Amino acid sequence: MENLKNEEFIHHLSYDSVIFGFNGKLLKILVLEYHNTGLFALPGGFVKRNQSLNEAAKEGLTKRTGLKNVFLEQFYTFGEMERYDGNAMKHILEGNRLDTGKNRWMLDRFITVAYYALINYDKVTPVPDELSDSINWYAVDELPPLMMDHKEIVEKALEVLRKNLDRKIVGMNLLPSKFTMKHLQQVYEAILGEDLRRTTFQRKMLSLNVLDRHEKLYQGKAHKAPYLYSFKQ
Amino acid sequence: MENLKNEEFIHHLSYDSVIFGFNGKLLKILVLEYHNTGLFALPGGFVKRNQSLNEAAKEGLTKRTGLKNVFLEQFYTFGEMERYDGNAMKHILEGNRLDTGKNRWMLDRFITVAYYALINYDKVTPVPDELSDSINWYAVDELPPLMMDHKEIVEKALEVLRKNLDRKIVGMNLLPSKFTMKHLQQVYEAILGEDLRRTTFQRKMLSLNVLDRHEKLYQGKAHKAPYLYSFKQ
DNA sequence: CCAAAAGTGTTTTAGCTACACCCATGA
DNA sequence: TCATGGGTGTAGCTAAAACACTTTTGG
Repeated sequence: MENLKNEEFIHHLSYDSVIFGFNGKLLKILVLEYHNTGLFALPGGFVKRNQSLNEAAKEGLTKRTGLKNVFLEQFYTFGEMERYDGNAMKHILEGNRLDTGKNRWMLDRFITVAYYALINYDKVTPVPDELSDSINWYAVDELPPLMMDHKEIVEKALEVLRKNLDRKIVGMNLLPSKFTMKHLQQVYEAILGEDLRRTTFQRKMLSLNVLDRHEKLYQGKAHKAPYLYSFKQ
Repeated sequence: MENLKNEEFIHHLSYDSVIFGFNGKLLKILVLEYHNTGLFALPGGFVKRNQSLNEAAKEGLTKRTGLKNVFLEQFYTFGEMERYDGNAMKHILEGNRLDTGKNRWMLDRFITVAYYALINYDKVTPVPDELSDSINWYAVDELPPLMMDHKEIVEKALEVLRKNLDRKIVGMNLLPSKFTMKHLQQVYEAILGEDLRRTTFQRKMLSLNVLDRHEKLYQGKAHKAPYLYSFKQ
């Protein structure tokens, strides 16, 4: 636990990440479970004194997923007094048999900068952090009870993601490099939580002129094989 | 300067506000000039240990403008290492004859949560803070050289404001309670930095069904008198 | 009665939806 | 050849844009 030394981090400030993945059916996020506590939380961490905020979040994401150069964006900074729960953190430290004296700064109030990431579900083997014994994918509408205000953070992340859907090419990060139109539509439907019209969706996507069409995907099914697409450049 | 006591504030964390106003022609923001330094900066401040982040920003806005209940929204948290400039802050403290020993925490690196506000230009008598000898309106495209990364913060604020223009009823906060369609259009044009079509704009605004029409405004000019409008409820 | 600005009716255009039809595929 | 899912043409609808015309005002 030497990397949690008092001096190394900026106090009172943390980051938390809502890491989205798509398993082909459901939109999921990564959730940690802390040792011996039954507490679930978003993956997060602290900012080193000589490290930029965005770098810290990026580094944290890489540690948990092994992925680099993925879509990661800040979306809100949570700083309410109500989010402070010293007992929860004490519980976590004790569950890890850490000295609550030396690590007192971790029991203080924290303001947290929240990020969301979009990653390729299949390319990831999630790695728990030092304080946790597991990290797992959970469908966004079947989350375990999350500690402090983490549920609220997830909800805000979803809201921002939905709001940005029409501006950003979101599928790029959640899908493998080649995918069918149906896959792409499923991602959109999972994010929006509603069904979309097949023909309308296809035409809208094609009209954006951001997709390259490739060979067809033969699935061994008794129907027309769909084209594979990828995002341009 | 007792309200800058070491113990009272969370270290390494600040907020800065881009406070927009509209003088009838130009989109402007409030800029501070620090005592004896020639340094210009956005109005900002620190977060008390027992105060929520949003409350701190709201309180700071009220202090500088006297206004309560105005539109104020967080839009990004700036945490790059490059934004840290201990010399600038030292310069400011010295310009105010403050002990750089006791106030050493203010020379540290800061991560700042940026807000933007929309206020009614005519209802404000801006008040400088303790470290500044003036606070003034500057047109967004005629800003003085701002310290550290404050120019970048203003640019991001403008970007966010433009992106949100179609979703929020922005004019509500920047105009007096009654205004003509032309005034409203001028606000939009000032924010977007481009001209809009008169007829299209009028119809779009009316179709939103958020305006009440009132009496006409006689300006003593040789042309048809425009209606005055206000935002509903 | 003129010029300028404001308001609105009408036409044109573009995008979306619904529906249909055809195509490709493997059983 | 049948059932199934995929791709696209077309007709209809709606909202936005472009254009033009009328109205109001003070000189």
